[in-house]
Amino acid sequence: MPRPREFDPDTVLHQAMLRFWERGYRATSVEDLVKATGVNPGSLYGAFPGGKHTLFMKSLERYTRLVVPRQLGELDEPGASVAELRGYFDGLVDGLTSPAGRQGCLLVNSAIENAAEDNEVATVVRHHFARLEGRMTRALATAVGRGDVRATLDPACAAKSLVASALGLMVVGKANPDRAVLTSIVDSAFAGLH
Amino acid sequence: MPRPREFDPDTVLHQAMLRFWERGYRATSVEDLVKATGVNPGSLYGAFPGGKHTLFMKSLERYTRLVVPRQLGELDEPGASVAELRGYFDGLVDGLTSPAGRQGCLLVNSAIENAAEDNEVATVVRHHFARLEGRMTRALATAVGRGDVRATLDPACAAKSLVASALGLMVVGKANPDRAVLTSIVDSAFAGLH
DNA sequence: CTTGTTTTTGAACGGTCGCTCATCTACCTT
DNA sequence: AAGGTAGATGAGCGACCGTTCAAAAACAAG
Repeated sequence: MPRPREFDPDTVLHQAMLRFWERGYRATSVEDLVKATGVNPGSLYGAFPGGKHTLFMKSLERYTRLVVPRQLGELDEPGASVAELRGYFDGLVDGLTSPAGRQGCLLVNSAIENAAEDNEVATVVRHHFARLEGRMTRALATAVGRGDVRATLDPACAAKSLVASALGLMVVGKANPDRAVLTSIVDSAFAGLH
Repeated sequence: MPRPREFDPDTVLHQAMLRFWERGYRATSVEDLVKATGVNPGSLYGAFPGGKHTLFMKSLERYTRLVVPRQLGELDEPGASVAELRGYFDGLVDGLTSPAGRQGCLLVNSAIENAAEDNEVATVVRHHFARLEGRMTRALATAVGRGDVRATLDPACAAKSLVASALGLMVVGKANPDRAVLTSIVDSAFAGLH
């Protein structure tokens, strides 16, 4: 009966996510989203009731589902050890220093911009940080078992510290996207593991 | 000859700084500043040519001159060691978990919100991070000399790691202002020093 | 007191914000 | 082919944005 939708909501959402990632929530206007997606305001609000805020929350969700696993890479797999952990950090540095990746991490950006005044955002961000800590803890436990790090290392404790380092890395990267600087931070964070 | 100014520009700037600190640059409107300072737009632009952006840059400067030294506390003094370093981190946790301090750190917030698209901001932020690293390096060198930490510790290396941890701490604090969580992060960051 | 200089005042500017809705259009069903 | 339904369109809503400016006011100098 009805007229079918002419655009793919997933594609539209993806474009919106890229915009929020690059510029932040407040700095991204609905007009920006309209231009980026090629979908008129009316259709946008038809497909995403709740408007800009809904689009943003769905962008966060899409980010955790699509981008985060790619960032985690092999660290997401059960057998991961220090090498995969280091690979994750090196990936962050690559991202922050590449022209296309200066936007940093959408979840870190949102933690700073929105979490204090938007509980929904804070919840998503907390889950992400917990997930990250979980993966790191597992990798470090594997590493201790394999002798890849010193035997006295407490995986849970070191993971907490490394999560903080990763987040700090993305803060520094925003102001100073210099490979040497960022790499030396990663090296320093890993120095304590041996 | 001229009519004297009826308000103290420093007081006005301080109020503006508090607003930017609490809500960020974009989320703070000129009308907010007018209400917070009790100074009309015309007078505000008269005293601070360049308007909102000038007020923001001067707020950053005031923050580094007034708030940062208070945060650093004894860490700013030449004789500081691990105790003072730990004191700095404990102060951060106190701030992030107190109702009045959930705004985090203005410089970290600005790094995320503005540094990528505003080189002036990026420069101020970089200077702050460098200053922080310098103080930490000095304290750790003192600590190594005194035997307060393990003798094999590289002060410069550990300082880089701790700066990242401090910044990460403020990111986590925005989404999760929970004392137990934040303290465990600080404990973990310090575990590597012994 | 008069004059000259600067500040204060707040209305108002053009622009942009997020969002809505009347209208038109295209499709599916019968 | 006709009718019914839902999407597409984009002008335009009221609110707010950062900023300006003409007028009024307050002081210092003469």
